[in-house]
Amino acid sequence: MDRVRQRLETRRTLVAEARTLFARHGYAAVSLAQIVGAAAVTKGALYHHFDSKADLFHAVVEQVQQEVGERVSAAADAHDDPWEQLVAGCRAFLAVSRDPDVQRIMLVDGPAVLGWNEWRAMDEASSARHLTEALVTLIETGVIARRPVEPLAHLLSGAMNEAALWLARSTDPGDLPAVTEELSRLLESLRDHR
Amino acid sequence: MDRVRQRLETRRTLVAEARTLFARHGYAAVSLAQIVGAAAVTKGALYHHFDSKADLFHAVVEQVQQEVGERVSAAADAHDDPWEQLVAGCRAFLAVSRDPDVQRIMLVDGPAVLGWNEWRAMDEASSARHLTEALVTLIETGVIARRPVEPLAHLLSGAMNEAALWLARSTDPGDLPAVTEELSRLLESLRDHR
DNA sequence: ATATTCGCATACCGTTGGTATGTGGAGTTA
DNA sequence: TAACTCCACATACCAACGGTATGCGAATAT
Repeated sequence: MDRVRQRLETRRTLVAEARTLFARHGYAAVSLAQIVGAAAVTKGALYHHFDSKADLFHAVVEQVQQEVGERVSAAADAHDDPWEQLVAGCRAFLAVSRDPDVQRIMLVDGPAVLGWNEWRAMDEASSARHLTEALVTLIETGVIARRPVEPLAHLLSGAMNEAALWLARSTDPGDLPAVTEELSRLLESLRDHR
Repeated sequence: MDRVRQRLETRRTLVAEARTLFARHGYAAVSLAQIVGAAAVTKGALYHHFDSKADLFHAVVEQVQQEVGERVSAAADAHDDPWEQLVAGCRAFLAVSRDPDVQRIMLVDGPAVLGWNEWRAMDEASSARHLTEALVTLIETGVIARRPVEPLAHLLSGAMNEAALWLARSTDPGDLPAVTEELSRLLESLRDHR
């Protein structure tokens, strides 16, 4: 078979199998033997593609975050009004973050394994960036009052991350609309009521 | 020496040394050999007091969270007005959470090592409980509008956790007041303006 | 047709968390 | 106070883990 195609295929399989295992059992509880077993290759193949177990995990996180970012921006782009884009993006984030893969990999293990600095940089590059951009647009169009964007973006981002984790454990189906409602109120409070 | 006193002393030393090492290098990067070396005991002693490395970490997290909880409630108790208690408690949390020990142990490694469910339960029992109680009081006294407390508490708790982590990396000394300001605005928006 | 590359397999190593067992001295009993 | 008990801890050991060094065979280049 074509070598370059084979190479990509092996890497793709490793990332995919690692993702399901990491999501199901957590980073620390998954051994490289399990991963290469599920991918039907050997450790030699793994270390040919990745520098370490953490490096493989990095690739998995990158994939998950990219998916989340795409979903969020897709939901936002479905609207024209900047304000509705923000609200839709936030709700889309809450919805997609209920996926167990996203939960464990991106929100729980991510910061601990990769370190908070690197995790934050990756998050910024994918999903959190949309939040910042939306806030900037809203300020420039005068919808919300001019204020420092970064602190606000971090507060909102953290709020949604925690809410997503809580929602995943929640048994009450009314919790999702309740969180959405409260989040909407918080966002609403940002509007410039002059 | 008294046996029961010796026992407590050994345990205390183990937790203290583990705490500094976990805070400095992170849970995964610290070996039991390092911990028992710093505590001047052997692994036999460690496993006499704790079931596993994660169990020792659990004890460390418990200690850190208890300290945070005490600081937060102390700051809140310095005020009489329930509203000022909430604001003071939140600001105290942001202040105490800038400690690197708190950062790495409680916010980054905690959820990953202990699992999010257990971590959330511990957090609820220590610091987050104060937030929930404060919100309930404010609702009952009519200061803020009646609404579901739990979703709101999680949103605010997550916002502050993320803000604390960001502040610790921030170089701009103006970021702390900026975050405090934005947080205050969000809290202010909860007030019942009827 | 031969040489070279490279994607991956095989074999191996040091360290790790965890366990089973030994031991010495404080605490109790006669 | 001598003998016995108990327990806090030390010692010795293990399987499994992440990581590395090397070998090999098929696809590509010459």
